[in-house]
Amino acid sequence: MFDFLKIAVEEIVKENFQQNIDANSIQINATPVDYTGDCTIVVFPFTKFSKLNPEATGNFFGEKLKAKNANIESYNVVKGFLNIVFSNNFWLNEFVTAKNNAAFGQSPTTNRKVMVEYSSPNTNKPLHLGHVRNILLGHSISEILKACGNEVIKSTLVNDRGIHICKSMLAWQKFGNGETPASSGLKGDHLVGKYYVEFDKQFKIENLKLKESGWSDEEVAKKNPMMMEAQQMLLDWEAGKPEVIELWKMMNSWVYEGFDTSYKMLGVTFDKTYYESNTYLLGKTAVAEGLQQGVFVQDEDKSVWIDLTLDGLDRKVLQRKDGTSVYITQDIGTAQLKYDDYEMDESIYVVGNEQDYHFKVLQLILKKLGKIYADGVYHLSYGMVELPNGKMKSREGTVVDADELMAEMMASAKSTTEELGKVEGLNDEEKEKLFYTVGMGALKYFLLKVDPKKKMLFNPAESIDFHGHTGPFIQYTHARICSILRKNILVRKPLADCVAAYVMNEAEKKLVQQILQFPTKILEAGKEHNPAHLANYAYALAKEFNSFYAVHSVLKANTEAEIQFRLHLVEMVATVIKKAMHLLGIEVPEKM
RNA sequence: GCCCUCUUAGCUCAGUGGAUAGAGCAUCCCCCUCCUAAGGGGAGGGUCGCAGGUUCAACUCCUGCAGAGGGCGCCA
Repeated sequence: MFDFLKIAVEEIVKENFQQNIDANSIQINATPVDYTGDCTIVVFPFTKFSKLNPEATGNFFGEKLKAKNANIESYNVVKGFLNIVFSNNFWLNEFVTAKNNAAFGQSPTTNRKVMVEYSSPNTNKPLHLGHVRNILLGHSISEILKACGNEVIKSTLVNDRGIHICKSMLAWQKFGNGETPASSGLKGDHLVGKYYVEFDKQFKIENLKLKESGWSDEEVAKKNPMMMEAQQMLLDWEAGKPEVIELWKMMNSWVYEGFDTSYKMLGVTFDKTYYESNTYLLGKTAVAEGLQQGVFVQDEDKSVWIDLTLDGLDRKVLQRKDGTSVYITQDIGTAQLKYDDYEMDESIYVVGNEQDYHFKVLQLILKKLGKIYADGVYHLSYGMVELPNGKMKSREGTVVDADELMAEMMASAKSTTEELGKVEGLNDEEKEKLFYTVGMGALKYFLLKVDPKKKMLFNPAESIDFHGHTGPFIQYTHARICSILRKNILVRKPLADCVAAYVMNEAEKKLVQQILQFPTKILEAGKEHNPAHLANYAYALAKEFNSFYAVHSVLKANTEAEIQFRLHLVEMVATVIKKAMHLLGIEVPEKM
């Protein structure tokens, strides 16, 4: 937001020292609280050509800047730091511009198209906490990129085929007794997940029996009848055997119904769904293309490879000797399909960091194939969600189930809200809506406030708090402001009238400054693909407001001018909080 | 063995190469006759893993070391 200062500094350097500097290299920060100033220019780098000491350099630039820009009221220099104070009117004008702009925060269109792929679940088990982090990140970054002026396509790639799917199908066939979501009351994805676990259980029992009957470990691993049945089922599926396809369709439809419920609860949607059952053969085209270009090589056993050792990576197989394609080859094909469908400028994959190497390889291969979209591939890599005793492991039953977690968050929101006596005057529907909003707000904020790149810890015992640096704290701030606006009895004056001769106090000015940072924060979050920047911003703004609120009354301010101005000010705080939280996929209540 | 990532207060996390490294939780103290106390104010708590280097300036960049995690399959 201080770009105009940077340009001014650039001009001063040019006019006085005949040097060209890059305006973007000029460092301007918010002035630390202990010093006087609205922003601070670091002048150390200018001493090179000013031939003056830092202090004198600061004064020189301060004087020149003040002469150039009427909005600068004063300046002071401490060591190599030039602190600038802007006039009251400057801030008021900025505030008016922001508040009158209904789309404040929204950048003009970039004419860029971005696809964000996220969630991308397997259809053999329900969603867990790791998926939740993925989904919230994907949704949030999509909204942020829209706000940055991009056209965004939200997509997901459903892993609906493969041996793991056959395992749950087989177990259901053997032990299910025709159980359906309708007959059991179980959510579809949980029902299918149950049989995936059942397969593993029975498989282990069978292995033990086989060992007891004298089979070697190797024989057991290779020839376990259940595993062989599952493998046969996969072959049958690929061959399109009707009864297998029918079973597959039925069980997948249960899972999708379950996922839809979870997605709805999470408040996320997709514009485009890709199914691996439709894309898994696309790799073959890619292989043919690569061979023709000489980028890939075929070994004597007919397997196809790419040698990336000169790029510091490995030799990688792309097609098995039996002619079937592997994971990465499917991804090459899918990347092409996505591009053919949308011709996007950037293609973001929200995928865990255990696949960092995979995406490095994928992008490199696409480059070697000469794909123009290769540079647009971006792996939004996020860290695992860990429990106090380490990673979540489905086999050890330590996964935190997404549906259960959401239900617990809402129950927790309910009991806390009731304890605080905040439900008075709400009907049942409003109450449920509030518990949902607060519970989900707490969960979402908890997962989005940390840098995606970093692994994070989730402690079920301590659960998620509603105090301090949390979603509900920010939601509460919004509700407080709404309460003020509801209780106001004055006829509101237009903002322009309110600022005409108004002089802000320090607390008001700080709030205005905080508000004005919003657009910059969105761009930063978009550029770095990091919603945490916005989460932390929303918290800083809410905190600033609460400090203000504790000391200054809005409705009982000393003069009507103060009341009128503050009404506009806090209204804007509420608006920005709401917008920022929306970009995180979090709703804010008007009462709580 | 090779490659990648991480290491900041008791715990969980912030911190575009710039001033005395910040929050929340937890602990202790204070603040509801006053717009919602899911709030505000204050106290204590730090060798920014360790050692070098680059720089006017390093938690931030580079190198080495240690610890933790992840990846190196004709699995996905």
